Amino acid sequence: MAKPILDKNEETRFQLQKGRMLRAAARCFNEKGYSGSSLKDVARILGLTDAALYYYVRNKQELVYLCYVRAAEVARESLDRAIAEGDNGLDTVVRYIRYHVEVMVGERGPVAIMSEIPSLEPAHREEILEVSREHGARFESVLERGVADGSIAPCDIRMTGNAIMGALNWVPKWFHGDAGVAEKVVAEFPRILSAGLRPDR
Amino acid sequence: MAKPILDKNEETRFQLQKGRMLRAAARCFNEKGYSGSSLKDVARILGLTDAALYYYVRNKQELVYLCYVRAAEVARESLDRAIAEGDNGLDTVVRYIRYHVEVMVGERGPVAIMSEIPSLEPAHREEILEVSREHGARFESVLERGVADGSIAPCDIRMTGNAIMGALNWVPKWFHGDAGVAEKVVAEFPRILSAGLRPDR
DNA sequence: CAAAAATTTTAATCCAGATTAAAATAATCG
DNA sequence: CGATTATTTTAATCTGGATTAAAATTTTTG
Repeated sequence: MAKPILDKNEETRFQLQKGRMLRAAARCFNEKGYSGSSLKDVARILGLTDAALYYYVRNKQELVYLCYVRAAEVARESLDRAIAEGDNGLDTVVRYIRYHVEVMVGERGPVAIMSEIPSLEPAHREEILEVSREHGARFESVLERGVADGSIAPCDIRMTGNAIMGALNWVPKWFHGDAGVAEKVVAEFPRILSAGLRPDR
Repeated sequence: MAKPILDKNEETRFQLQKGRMLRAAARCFNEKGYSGSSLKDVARILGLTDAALYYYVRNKQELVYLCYVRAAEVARESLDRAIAEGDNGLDTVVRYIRYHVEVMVGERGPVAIMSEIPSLEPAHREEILEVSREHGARFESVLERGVADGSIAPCDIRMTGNAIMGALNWVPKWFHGDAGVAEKVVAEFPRILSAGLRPDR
């Protein structure tokens, strides 16, 4: 057993609690909406007082912002992994869908739905929008690769991307932690959402 | 002055203005989020003062509620029409997708994304949830019909429904009135979202 | 263990935006 | 036309939840 020399490297209490807070906030925002979620609601989940959250975050907007940063990271990592492991365009798409869904319904979830980007403060808003744009562009380039390598039938890249992303982005809207449902969505979504891409018919 | 008073046309000035208000509100809520949209924002679009809105609506929650009622009507009518005209399950699904998208990107749009259901007052919330549930169930029964009549390959009905509805529900998130885009989404979405359902392969 | 640092709570304040009442204007009607 | 009704504005108030400062508590450190 390698002795954990990583004392300094392990997650600090602060980081842990902050992570918990972000997950609680994402859950609240997804289930009750942004305006419907008071900081007290978020704090209650953690067994804390609303004022305690200000130790971790400057204000409510920053809390939303950080939720969105997490959501963007999750999406990006899934796409990274899919691109690294995918054999061709279609395979990469299927993997991305699976990885992304897996994360959303799994341990690291819930992931916040980005419905309140415009109420972020300008700098944060621009950052999130830029990251989203980039993610969309990367996904579209995977679709293009698929068309180029013949694994995906020619199609309107933009619309196809919008359709797939929309279905994915909506998942947190109806998924609320049921393990049986989690299994199903991971099993079904990749096929359902990619079936329309196949050139063979 | 002597404006044509079309008594036969049931639509009163009041109803017209209220309709305009609901479309303005839907646009605001979709683009700026619920909390990001003040009544002043909505009123400005109409060239009115925020207080004027209270002539049409009891409060902000009721404004959201009415937006959602409109959204639900649009969805229901599209499905009604698809069911009436569809030859079989798959054809009905394709039609529903087309009709629903047509309406969302067309004249009657924008349609509000239902992200704030939980902050409605209880009676309204229950009503909207019930209507949504029913719509989902109706759509799923169309899918089931398709499986029964052989036009749709056997699949997980619930997940398939979630995927298609998610992609549809997300449309107002990225569609902001561009006519060229409107054409594309109407042309592409029905195929993209239904291709995965076909049994032949 | 005591002292310092980290975390949380208590108890206020603050404030943007919702809401309201009364007054003003515009439309319609007899 | 004037009178009545419909619509909008002006000018306030109201309010719930965000925010803050200081105090209390818990955790860490040496």
